[in-house]
Amino acid sequence: MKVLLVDDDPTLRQTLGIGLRAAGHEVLVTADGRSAIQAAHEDAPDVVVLDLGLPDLSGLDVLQRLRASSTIPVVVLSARAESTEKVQALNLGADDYVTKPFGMDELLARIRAVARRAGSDVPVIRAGDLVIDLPARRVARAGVVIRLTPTEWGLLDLLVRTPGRLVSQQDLLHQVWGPAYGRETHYLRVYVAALRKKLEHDPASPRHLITEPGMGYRFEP
Amino acid sequence: MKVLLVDDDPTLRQTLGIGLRAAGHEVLVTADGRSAIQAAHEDAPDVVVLDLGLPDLSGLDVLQRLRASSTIPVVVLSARAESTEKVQALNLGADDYVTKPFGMDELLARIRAVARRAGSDVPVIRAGDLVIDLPARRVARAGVVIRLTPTEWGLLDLLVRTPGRLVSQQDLLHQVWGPAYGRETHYLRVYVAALRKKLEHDPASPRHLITEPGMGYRFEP
DNA sequence: GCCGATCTTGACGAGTTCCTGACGCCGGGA
DNA sequence: TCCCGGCGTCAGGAACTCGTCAAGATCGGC
Repeated sequence: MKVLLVDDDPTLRQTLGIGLRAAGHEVLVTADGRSAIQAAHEDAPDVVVLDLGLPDLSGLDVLQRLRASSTIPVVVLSARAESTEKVQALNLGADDYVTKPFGMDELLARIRAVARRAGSDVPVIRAGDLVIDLPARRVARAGVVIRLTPTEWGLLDLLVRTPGRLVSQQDLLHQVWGPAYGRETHYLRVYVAALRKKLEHDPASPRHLITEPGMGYRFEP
Repeated sequence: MKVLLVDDDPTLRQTLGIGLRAAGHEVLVTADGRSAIQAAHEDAPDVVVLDLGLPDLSGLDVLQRLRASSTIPVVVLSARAESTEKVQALNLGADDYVTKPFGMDELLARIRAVARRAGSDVPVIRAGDLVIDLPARRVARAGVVIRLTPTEWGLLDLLVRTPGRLVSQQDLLHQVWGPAYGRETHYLRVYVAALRKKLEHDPASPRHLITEPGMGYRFEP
């Protein structure tokens, strides 16, 4: 597994690097946030191990920027056990949070757990000539990337996560628009229409985004 | 899996929510008992995680009301390890009881266990060449998907949930059309006929949707 | 503060679903 | 034999749902 290690402390960098390699991982190392973000994009690691408290950007900043453009699993290291920082980190999308001091065993276990979860999803769905990459938030039809608005994504995401299964109108409204919405089925009609226009060959007779009258919608692979 | 999280502590709500989402669950959150009960009905979660000690209703009350109308698995969280409360909760129908402080891993494991137990109930029913997938809202006969209207679904759903057992006309009317309906047995005749037409080989001599004259109907697998 | 993209809202036609009444069949009892 | 209650069937019209288009409101970036 390819691990990107981001830490400004040379000693720790070395220690962790050795431990990770000993466990059979391929290790990339950077010492600051800027190069970390760059490396995360260019080298496509499987996991990022991120130490908070870097020289140029705060670790939380790095995390935020990472999350803005990718869903690579991130394990955060920190010297503080404070709950606020921990919650902040998890809020920004960290997948796990490890407090120093920690044993190499623990870190390895967390990395394994986090990577397993990320891999076990259903990252890319193929349906006909559609390719839907949920983590990357990309859809392509016949190789051409299609732009979706945030709401369109919310809807498609929800439907695609349970292929072939009906999702009720209420569920869709609650999840995409919020718990206060439950009767505004009009929204669904408008946005399903928009999705069909972008994704279906013949929006008038859809093959993937199927209506179940009176009940909801389903995504058919 | 869809998890309904009921907790009045915002911090805990956030932390648990993140943990649950990280584990791949879809998370619905409510902060009080009233909305919890509502959400449990409207959103049909797979599991409810219920913290005792809510502002408006006691957690045990919520549990009781939930159980009055549904069999959704419930995992109870509590700060107390007292045996009496634990026994009370389990008596009221809680499926598991977790004492604070607990690890995310533990909670996830319990949720999984509880949902597995409940899920082994009636996910997909096979009867002859019929395949009825209740959660996905799909029926197929001899491999061909059959479209049902919402009312037809309501009826079939109810009958199929207790295979081989008689369901009275009143029960059917109450559950599908509402508590105000009880004498309109005509509806049943029309819709049972429609179901037979779609599901039975020979609608005139049904093998699955059986009439019990004067009593009700029965689904025979 | 402006401009473009996105989201909301309204109106209407087409199609489906639901309700309702009428009728026929069957078996049991008078 | 006739009557009667319960069930199955059919068909028409009312009511609802969905898809569509377009115009206004709102949001966000520059």
